[in-house]
Order: sequence, then structure tokens, then C-alpha cells
Amino acid sequence: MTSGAPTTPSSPTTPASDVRVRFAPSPTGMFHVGGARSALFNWAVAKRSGGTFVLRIEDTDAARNKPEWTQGILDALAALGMHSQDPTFEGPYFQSQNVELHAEAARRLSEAGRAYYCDCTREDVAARTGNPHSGYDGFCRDRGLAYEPGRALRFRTPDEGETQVVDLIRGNPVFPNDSIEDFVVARGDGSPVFLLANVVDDMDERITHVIRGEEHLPNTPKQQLLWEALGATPPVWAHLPVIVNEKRQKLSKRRDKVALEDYLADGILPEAMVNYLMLLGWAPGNDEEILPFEELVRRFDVADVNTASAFFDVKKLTAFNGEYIRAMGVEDFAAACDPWLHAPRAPWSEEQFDAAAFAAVAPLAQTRVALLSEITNNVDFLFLDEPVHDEQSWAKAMKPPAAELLPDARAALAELEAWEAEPLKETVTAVGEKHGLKLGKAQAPVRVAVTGRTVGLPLFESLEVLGRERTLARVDAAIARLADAAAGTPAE
RNA sequence: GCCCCUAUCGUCUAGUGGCCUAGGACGCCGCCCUCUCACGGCGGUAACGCGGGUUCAAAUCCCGCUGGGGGUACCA
Repeated sequence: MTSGAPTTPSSPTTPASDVRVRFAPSPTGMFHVGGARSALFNWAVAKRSGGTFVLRIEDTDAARNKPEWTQGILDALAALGMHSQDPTFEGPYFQSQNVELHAEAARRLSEAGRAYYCDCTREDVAARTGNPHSGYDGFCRDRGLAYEPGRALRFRTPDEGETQVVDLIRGNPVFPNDSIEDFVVARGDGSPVFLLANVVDDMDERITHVIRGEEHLPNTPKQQLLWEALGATPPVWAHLPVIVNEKRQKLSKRRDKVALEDYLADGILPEAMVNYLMLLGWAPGNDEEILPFEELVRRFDVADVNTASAFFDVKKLTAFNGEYIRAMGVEDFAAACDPWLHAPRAPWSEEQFDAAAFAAVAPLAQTRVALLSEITNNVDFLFLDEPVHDEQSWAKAMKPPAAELLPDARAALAELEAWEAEPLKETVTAVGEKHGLKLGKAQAPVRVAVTGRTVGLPLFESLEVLGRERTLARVDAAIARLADAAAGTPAE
């Protein structure tokens, strides 16, 4: 404020800062795209500020936690670029290893009179208030109950005043204290609940900014009260808008496709997913959207994140993925396709697969796939013994004069000297003209005979790679089928 | 019920009182390119929820309404 005071120099090298953010998932299922976005925003803040990203696994719900889910979280974060080899990354810590600290915090709260023991059941409370949703009525507040197994510890919330939360995204929401019930901080068996454990861990890990989903906003005044009661300065909060489905409900594991792994298995590139997720609720400005993560980070400020919920649009994600695929070098593209070129994802065997043939055709396929998984159908005709039988394609392409054209094409192809794309194209063009067809029409029966489909890679390059022998055999098979159909013996 | 958040094209968003006859992207439609399908190029479609204020001036500020969402557990 004072004029003349030295301002912070803007250094080209990011100075190490005290900013410590965290991502604290619980390992109760497949890793969620919503979680991925929260992690990414935290990661971006840490990167941007030169701070630290702490990963904490909240594994205290023994009944629902499974170790494989924890590994799933680690793998998913790593796939998106957040891994322990990066100096920004700290952890993972496990909440279950901090139970002593949680218990001590509960004890302090109790001893300081900030919390009290309660033996009411839900039914007791509901019977007294007449409303199952009205919250705890404070019945045990001044009964001076000592701890006994079965008695929960409740935090004594202030009766008056209000609690204001400092939130970078939402302004500073104010909650009337009389609307905050005396919530449970430790269960009847002494174990801490989320509200407490989460706060104690954040204090322990010296978290300065809590950036999480909007669904936690109602927890925030309670947690802030806990921070204060425990004698610490609350962090700065930032509540991200929720991600919703087409019905504008929060994405849920039950009804929506939310597992990051599923999208990767479809052939969404991690970079595309990162780019898309960063743009859900935030825009880098300048009318630009497709940007590398480093650039996104450079422009990112959590305070600029939107407040309204955002629809997870798979179509736009897919479009982004197409952009990323087309931007790759051909070799990288081919390498990325690899998992979809072999069993079990591909319907052909290792013996049938021909790497050289794929390499020849990869550049042609690159502009035609938006998901890597689509590569399989684009090149299957090269590796399968017979082309796929797509009956719709057959019906569309094998109308007259296909039955006459195909034998002519077969004959011309058999005599072609150079089995290369250009002469192949000239040959089919000539045959088509003989039947009064332009190339566009004339190529269709040949395409379906050889590849099984009306759509696909450029035909003549495909034939060149397939080879004369296999091409002719397939055309022969199609001619035979057409003849059978004409003779009244249905091929089907 | 109570508490809280929220509202620009179908969708993601730009917009911080005049640059807005509201910009970009996805989607959709048309044209061009073209051996199919894509890619690419060009063009089009389409929005400030409603009602009051404040102001010379409001998508932008205020209030109300309506709509949407989240939370309301001895889950996290």
C-alpha cells in the first residue's frame, strides 16, 4: 500500500512458493473424470505458483476402500501427467496412517469444551423435532456426558453470528451459524468422521488452498469452524463447479460413463482429455482452445474459474481428440494405435497382422479417426482373411450394374501390369466409363467386395497394399455371391 | 422443509457499464475440394430466463421472481 515500497519482482524463473494444494480422493471406485479435473486444477495452481501438489488418499472407510482403487488413482493421475517423479508432486499420504492425530484433535476439542458427547440416535432426534431433515437439536449439549462406547462426539457450533468463507471462485459466501447444526466429529467407536479427519490432515500437511468440488461448499463453514477451534488459520477455499450430465445432474458412477479409464480405453489421448477437462469451467482466453498443458498453466488462474455447472460433452472431447491425433507425427500416431492393432482389442491374430502394411496405410487413416479405437475397423480388411460382411453396405453398393461391372473390373485388374494406386485408379475409372458410371459410383462395388464397407480408406492405395492376389480373390467371391443371388439362392 | 451455489447460442465459453448489429469452439446445415468416408477451406443456423430498478448508457450493477444444481449421515 505504501508508495515507494518495493514490489515483488516478476522473476522469469518461477520462485518456489509456499502454496500447498492437495487432491484427496477416497479409493472407493474407478477414477472419475470429475476427480481428474479437480486434480488438474490443483496441479495447475501448484505448477503456476511454484508450489506443491499433495496427494492424500482418504482411505478411512475400510468397508468401501480397496487397494486396487488406490492403484487406479495413482495410475490415472500418472497418465494425465501427475506423478511422483515430478518435483511438484508430494505423497501419496494415507489418511489411515494419521488416526492418532485425528484422535488427538477430537480429544482437544472435547477437553476445551468445543465438543461434547451425545447418545442420541437418529430416531431420537427425529422424534423430538418431528422433522427428519431438520438436523441435530442440541439435546445433549449441556448434559455433560462422558465418553462411553456408542457415544458420538459433536462439535458445538456457535449460536449466533455467521461464518464467512473466503472462496476464490464464489466471492465469500456467508453462512448463518444458527443454520449449522452440532455435527458429529467422532463416531461412537471413537473414529473420526470425514469433516474432522480432512481438516486435521490439511493442517498437518500445511495446505494453504483447498480447491475441490462445489458439493463440498456446505461442508466448508463447518470445517472452517474446526480449523479455528483447533487454533489454526483456515486455508483459502475454491469450490469448482460440478460437472453434470445431459440432464444437468452431477455426474454419477451409477448412471453416467465417468471412469477415466474407459475413455482412455476408447482411444482418447491423455493430452486431449487434459486439454478438454481444463476447459470445463474455464477458458484460456484469446479464443484459443487447443493448447498444450504448459501453456494452459501459464494462463491459468483459479479465480477465473466459472461458477455455473458444466456439461461433460463427449462430442467435444472427441473433436479435441481428433485434433490431437491429426497433430501427431505419423510414427507417433502408429505407435499410439498399437494397443488396438493386437488381440484382444483387434479381431485378428498376430500371424495375420502385418506391421509393414499398417505402416503403409497409417497416414491415410490418421485423418479418419477421432478415437484411436476406430483404427481397427479402418484397417481390418488388410488382416482378416475375409472382409467383414456389412450387409447394409452390400445392399447399397451391389445394385445394378454391379453384377456386370465386377467381372469386367476383375478381368482388367488381372491384366494390370503395375499394381499401384494410380494405374489401379485408371483401370477402375475405365471400367466404370464402359458402364456409364463415374468413378464415384464405379468404385463402390469394388470397395465393398474388397473391404466389406462403403466407407473407408482411399480405395486404390488400399488395393495396392492388399495385393493383387487377395484383391482378385475377394472380387471373385463377390461375383459368386451376386451370381447366387441372381440364381435365386439367397446368400444369406 | 432448511442452508448454500447458480443463470450468455443445443453444449463449453468470451464478455467485468459505452468497443456488442454479443466473439470463438463443438454440434448441426449448405457449398467447395474429392474414388467413398474423412481432413481441409468457405458460408450459415443459433443466446444475454422474466420483471422491476440505478445510469446519458446494462449481457455487464442492485432487488424480486422463475428455472437449474448441490448439501442436509455416527459416507467421503
